Amino acid sequence: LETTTTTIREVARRANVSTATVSRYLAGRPIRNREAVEAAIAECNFVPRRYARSLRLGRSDMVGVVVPDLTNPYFAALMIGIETVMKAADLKLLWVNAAESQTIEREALSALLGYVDGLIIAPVCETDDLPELAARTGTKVVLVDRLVHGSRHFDWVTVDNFAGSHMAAMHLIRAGLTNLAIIAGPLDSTPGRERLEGFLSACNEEAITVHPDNIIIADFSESGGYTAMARLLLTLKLPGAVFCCNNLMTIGALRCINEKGVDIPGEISIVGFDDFPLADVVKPGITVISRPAEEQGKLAGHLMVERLRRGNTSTEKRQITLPTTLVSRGSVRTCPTHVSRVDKRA
Amino acid sequence: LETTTTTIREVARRANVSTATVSRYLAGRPIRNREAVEAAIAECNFVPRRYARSLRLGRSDMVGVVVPDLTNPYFAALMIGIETVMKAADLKLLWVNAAESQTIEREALSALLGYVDGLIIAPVCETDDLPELAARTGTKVVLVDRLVHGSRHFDWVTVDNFAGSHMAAMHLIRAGLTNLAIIAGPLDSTPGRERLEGFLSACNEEAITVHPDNIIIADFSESGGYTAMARLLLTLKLPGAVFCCNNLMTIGALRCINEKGVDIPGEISIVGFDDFPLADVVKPGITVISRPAEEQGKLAGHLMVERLRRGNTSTEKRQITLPTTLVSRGSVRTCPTHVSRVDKRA
DNA sequence: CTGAAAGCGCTTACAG
DNA sequence: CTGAAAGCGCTTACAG
Repeated sequence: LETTTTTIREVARRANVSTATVSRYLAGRPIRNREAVEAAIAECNFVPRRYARSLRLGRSDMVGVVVPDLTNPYFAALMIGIETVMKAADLKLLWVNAAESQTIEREALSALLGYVDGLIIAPVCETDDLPELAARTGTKVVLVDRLVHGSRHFDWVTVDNFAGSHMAAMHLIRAGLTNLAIIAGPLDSTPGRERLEGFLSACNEEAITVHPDNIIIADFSESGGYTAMARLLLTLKLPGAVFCCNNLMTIGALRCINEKGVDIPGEISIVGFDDFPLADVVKPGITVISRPAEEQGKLAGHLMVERLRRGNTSTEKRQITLPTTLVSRGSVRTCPTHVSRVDKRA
Repeated sequence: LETTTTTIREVARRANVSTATVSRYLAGRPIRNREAVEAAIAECNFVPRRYARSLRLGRSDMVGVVVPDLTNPYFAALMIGIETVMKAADLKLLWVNAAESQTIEREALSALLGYVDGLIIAPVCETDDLPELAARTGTKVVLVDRLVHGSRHFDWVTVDNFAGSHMAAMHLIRAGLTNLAIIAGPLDSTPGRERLEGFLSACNEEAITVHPDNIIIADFSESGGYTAMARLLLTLKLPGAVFCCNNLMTIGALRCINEKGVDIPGEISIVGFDDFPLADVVKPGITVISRPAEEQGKLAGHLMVERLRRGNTSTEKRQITLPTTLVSRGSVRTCPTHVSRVDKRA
């Protein structure tokens, strides 16, 4: 396997044409000596170096994507959506996993900065100033899933975390459950904050008090969900229901509940934010707040393509909020007293 | 937010030094007018364009990774491993999802070719010739998880699929189960082929015949596993046990079994290749053949770093095969007659 | 259609 | 330590 470094010049020499002609061939334009050029390219295994092109054109045709947790199936779906759109626009993707750490995210973003034309970011934290720094260097920025203070200056796609969590709480309350608990995410992140707010807001409207011990702030990780659930199970009065603010924490909570032999929904009901594989296969199936993750990724991709390809330089920002839906399975118990009340109505 | 395109030259002008000095500062070397340069950089939000650097240095410091299915948690773990190593070596990653399609993979790989110094590939199919084409252009290639014909010319990291599947079959046979079935992956992929071979080889050694109807070739997807399981459940004699050749197909099979109300392990036992989240939470827990996915990714990353950074130009290839382990949970029934036989021995 | 030539923004041997 | 200058491999207005 030879590894000679062949350039457009070498191809031109072999095909007896100028470098301009080879370049035109590569760009798909018609040339006279097409066959000779093709043969020369094949002969010396020529592949044009993209960075030379980038330098000439002043753009890299690459977009960076920074997500807080690559292993979360929600982000996997988001990535698929983004990738679909980017591929169609012939933009390359640079992925970075921030691992829910602002330090890692900061390093990653600044490392990416000189490489990409645009950046799709799900910021770990709302106080993050990196999106603004990036924008200031001329890099196009689209926020997805999570926002930052000053988000009004950016294109973004989110879901209605508040409404979704409000809906989750109402679902539990309407089922007649009491002594509600919540395993929340970091409150300095958009979904962490909004989901807690939506949940508490519904409780407040329905005149339901949530005991402070039943509000646990965790970290969106599976182990965080496990630990939080273990704490809830140690409280004097077992909560009647728990709302887990993301899928990984739901899985962690389930593992804990499973190990302690607590019965769902007999002893405790559970609703999770974000669907996950097997949510319908575990017994009972887990009721979740679902959202169109892949669609969300596609929209974020489209916003980026508009800025990069369609030359959308409008200062008017496009900001999209997608709705969530409740997927009812078997993890929420309907209390007898409540059932009868419903029955009488029917 | 200004988006002026500032260059090293503009910085040099502002700081009253030469571009060489600015470049040296950026490379971390000591310069006299450090403060002036820092101020100038901050003033005009300067970020060096990496492609100009790449052109000058003749390398992009980017590595492409092509995996057959980004949404598979196994590949997510693999990616985390690769990313960890690449970050430490200051190499950027370009991810591509081949979606188990050779067409998509081919396009992706050729699109990536001019961008990267190296390529880590889990080829969709063993007849793939893209790794060789890539290598011929001087791009460093490391194969991971899956191989191609001619793999002896490459560095690679795989797991012992044959031994793992052999172990799965032996586990079922030793439990006294009969009428075994297998949901296999595509036979033109390395894990698809090797896992079927390992399974059948164990059956053969133990003089167990697998009925042709009980060998179903699927596609490593969840829906493929579902459909395959549905077919197995329609056979005249329900299989005593089924071996699913990857985690997504196991999940699909579980969903099908669950819907049809068939009891695990009472009516059918199940073993899956590759662990997955919730495998220990579903009831019963699913017995799986597990492998060190993140470790595998790290090793693949290391091989690449050696080629790119340590200038390992040896034609001697490093080829690593990792072992698998059986994680026993509750999805395999031990037949009474067999138990007594074992008991007598003890 | 074609080729000669300039230039994209960096880095680095060179001379001081 | 410093600056002037060459050059990495492409693309494209320019003139023919």
